[in-house]
Amino acid sequence: MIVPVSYLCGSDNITSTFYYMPRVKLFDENEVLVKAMNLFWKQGYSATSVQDLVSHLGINRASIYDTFGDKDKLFKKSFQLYRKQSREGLIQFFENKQNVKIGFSELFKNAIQEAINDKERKGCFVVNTITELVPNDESLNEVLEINKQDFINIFFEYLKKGKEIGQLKTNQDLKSLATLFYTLYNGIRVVSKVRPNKKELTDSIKVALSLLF
Amino acid sequence: MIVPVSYLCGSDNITSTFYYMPRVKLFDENEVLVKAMNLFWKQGYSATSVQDLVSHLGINRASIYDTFGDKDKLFKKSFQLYRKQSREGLIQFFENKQNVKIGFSELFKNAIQEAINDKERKGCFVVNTITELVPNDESLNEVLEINKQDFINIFFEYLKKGKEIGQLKTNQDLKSLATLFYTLYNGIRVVSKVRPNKKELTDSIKVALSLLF
DNA sequence: ACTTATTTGGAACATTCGTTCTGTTATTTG
DNA sequence: CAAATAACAGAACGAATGTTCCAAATAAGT
Repeated sequence: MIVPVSYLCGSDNITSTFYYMPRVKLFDENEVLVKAMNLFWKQGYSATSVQDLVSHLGINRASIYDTFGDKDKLFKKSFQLYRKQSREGLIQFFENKQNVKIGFSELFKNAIQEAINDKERKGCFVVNTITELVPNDESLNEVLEINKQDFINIFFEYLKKGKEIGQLKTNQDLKSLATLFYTLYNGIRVVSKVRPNKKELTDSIKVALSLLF
Repeated sequence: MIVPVSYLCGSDNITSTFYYMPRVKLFDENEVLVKAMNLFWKQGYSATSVQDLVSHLGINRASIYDTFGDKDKLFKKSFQLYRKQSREGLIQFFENKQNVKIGFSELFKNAIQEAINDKERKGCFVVNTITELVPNDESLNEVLEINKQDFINIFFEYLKKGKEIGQLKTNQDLKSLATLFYTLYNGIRVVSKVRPNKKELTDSIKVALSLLF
């Protein structure tokens, strides 16, 4: 960062500016944020102490406060990053699928497989945050509501597009179907935290997907 | 509680017993446990301090420790009570319904209406506990797995009975359907914590219920 | 009245909490 | 070199954490 240094030149009251180059940041702020995100994701807000953060982020206690403010701000920034990543990930995910039915099928399968692979059993950061922090913080509530509508909308647009290009023939209301799939997706994130059974879960989502034809 | 007081009578080494009646408990242990359950349910484990419990349970700090052990034991006892209540509540709920489809329809509607009525936005204690405490505690994990299987089984038996008496004609695998409904039920508990929209949710479960015919 | 034991309020304990502060070290440009 | 400041280690803060302890008050039966 270039820091302008201004000073008064004698009695002329003229401001001149020249530049010093202070020490550059030794850590990547975004890398640190990713680490914070993973810790909050795994442990939740309350169960993550500042000492935990100091131990895991790899930067100094003071640097955390200098860079991110306080614990609350760091949490919200971490949460925002997660939302951004999962939102963009979802859109890209759908784009690469042959048709709507495969899209949703793979989405659910993916969630199940992720739960099985995840030895830390972190689940979904959004779900964890909803169940832990609603309704403590009104500003967070708003973010969560926006997030919900956002995802339901992505589901809805995907279904609508699928129907328009003839991949989908169902007469179900697509908005309701989107909400249903979003609700089911959240349910998978919860249920699959506890000893996920791949066959059991996969078979059950097949039943749900029979709604698409 | 009757306390037997034994003492040795002279050199005969004969044990005689008579009774003193100590002060009886002034508070109803179960009433206090219900209060603890509601507090843990609302705030979660980490965010509930012993001071919170002292303030809300109406009994002394020392009495909490004397009666329930420590915070961890009190939480688990509270959680057990919730499980018992919700399990028995569900069975009774299903028994009073005309047929399977109405049973599940009312169950989902009930969950939505509860979320809307609940100004504290407590959600579901089981869901909250899963997302907060998995995988910290292995013994809790076992309880949660048992709880899951238990509820899926209740759903399954209800569906099976419904099919046997001709209320249900679907050819879907009933075990998968039970798992799907359990997953969806958990999803509703999460989604409906954030500004629940009655029409949106009700319409979406109607789509799910179209699987029953 | 005496005995027994529960319940009480409140003090006390060592730890940990989130946060702030104080130096010291390190790095880059003028 | 000097100037500037990011990043550091670590102490320090008061408040809160979970837990234990103690003396006093209370209630019921002998």
